[in-house]
Amino acid sequence: MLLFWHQKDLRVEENLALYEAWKIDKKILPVFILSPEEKLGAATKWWLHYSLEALAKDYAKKGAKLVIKKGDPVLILKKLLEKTKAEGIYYNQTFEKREKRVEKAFKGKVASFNGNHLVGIPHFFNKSGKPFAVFTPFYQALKKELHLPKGSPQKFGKVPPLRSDSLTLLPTKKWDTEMKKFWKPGRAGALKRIKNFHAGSYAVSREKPAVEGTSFLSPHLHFGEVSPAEVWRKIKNPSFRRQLAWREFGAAFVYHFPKTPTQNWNVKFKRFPWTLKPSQLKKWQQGKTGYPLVDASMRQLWKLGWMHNRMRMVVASFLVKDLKIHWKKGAAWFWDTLVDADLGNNTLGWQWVAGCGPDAAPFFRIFNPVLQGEKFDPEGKFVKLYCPELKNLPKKWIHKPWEAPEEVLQKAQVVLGKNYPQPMVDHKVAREEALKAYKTRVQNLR
DNA sequence: TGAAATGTTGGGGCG
DNA sequence: ACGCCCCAACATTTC
Repeated sequence: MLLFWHQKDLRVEENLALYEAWKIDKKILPVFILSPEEKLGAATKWWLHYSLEALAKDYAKKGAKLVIKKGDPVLILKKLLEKTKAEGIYYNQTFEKREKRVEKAFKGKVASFNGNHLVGIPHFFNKSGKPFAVFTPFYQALKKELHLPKGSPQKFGKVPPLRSDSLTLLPTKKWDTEMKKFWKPGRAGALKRIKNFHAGSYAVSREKPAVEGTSFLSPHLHFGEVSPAEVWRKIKNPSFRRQLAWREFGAAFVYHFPKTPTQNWNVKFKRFPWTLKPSQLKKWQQGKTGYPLVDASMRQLWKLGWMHNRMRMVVASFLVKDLKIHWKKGAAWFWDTLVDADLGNNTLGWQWVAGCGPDAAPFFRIFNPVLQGEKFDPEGKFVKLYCPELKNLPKKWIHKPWEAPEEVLQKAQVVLGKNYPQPMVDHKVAREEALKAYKTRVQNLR
């Protein structure tokens, strides 16, 4: 028999390493280990709970039983090897540190596979042998070296049952009502998302937060309920595939530059005068900035554990540039609240917006939350969904209630500063301050 | 995956 | 008819 170590590949089908193991030996003991070194956010914990539940069911259908343990993977795997007399350990690479320890501890008894990525992250370099720093050439190279494994195990052989630990991943406070309605963690939910995805309209509708035009696959991909290879095969839309490749770019980024989750990639940013403004950070987190598009987005995040991609850029730009709060604070909040919180994507995304990442948006690219609203939520539908106190405001003012005439506000029952906040900063002024800070503290630095 | 500031053009009103 | 002004629409540069 063989041990199969699950990490971020919570699927039975289309699981490369599992399929390879199954071809060698039908008797497999699948084990998921929650390692204490892994600092999971509250939302991802919630997801993990249900995803493991779904995985266990999928295994049961094929005659295997998932074992769930918590503790150091090396110790747990060692105990399991001794107990079961298994001949080896199979797993899919995530390229995280703990894997190196496992590899070392069980030399000659482990087999690992690249089942979670479209390219071999550690060895994927540009022509000068360096990690890619620009996305487009990265993408061109990726398309040439695509690794798209295929295949699923059928029935498993019988293995003596083992006890599982309980992980206590669910929240004690009940903040997951909306999340439960919106998401279905596990492979079945992921396949349903793929089925319902409209590839034809993606390029346009993905920009509109009031339209369900994105794939909603991010949490499913993060936990490996589907593999990027099968998603690549099933969804051929070029704009969408490009987005899949950003996930790879993010994975490569944190692999090759492991300090970037907390450090600027571009060292010039070390002198940027980030400010610590806990009360302002809190307003941003709670969706009380006074900019309806920002607030609606932050409330969507709180409600669903997820935020629309373009809105992530809008709220991030607001935090980093309008408020000049360090991107790390934003990344930490996303880490705790997103069901798809992923180290590569999160780190790359925040450094991209802040302007300090590879192939980042230039610092002077500052989103105007009013214009973004008028462009991508022209009817104000998205704003009204998450900021119901503004639901009677005409669309002309929905993204800038502070400019609405008094009688319009009165008629819509909006009292600024009472039931909806005044804008916490003047965007025009905040923008100029941010540009000045960049110019004096970063731009001219050698 | 931006927006503001600045520059250019061309049509219409009007003396 | 002509020159002048205004300004919207579009283009380019700058942040």
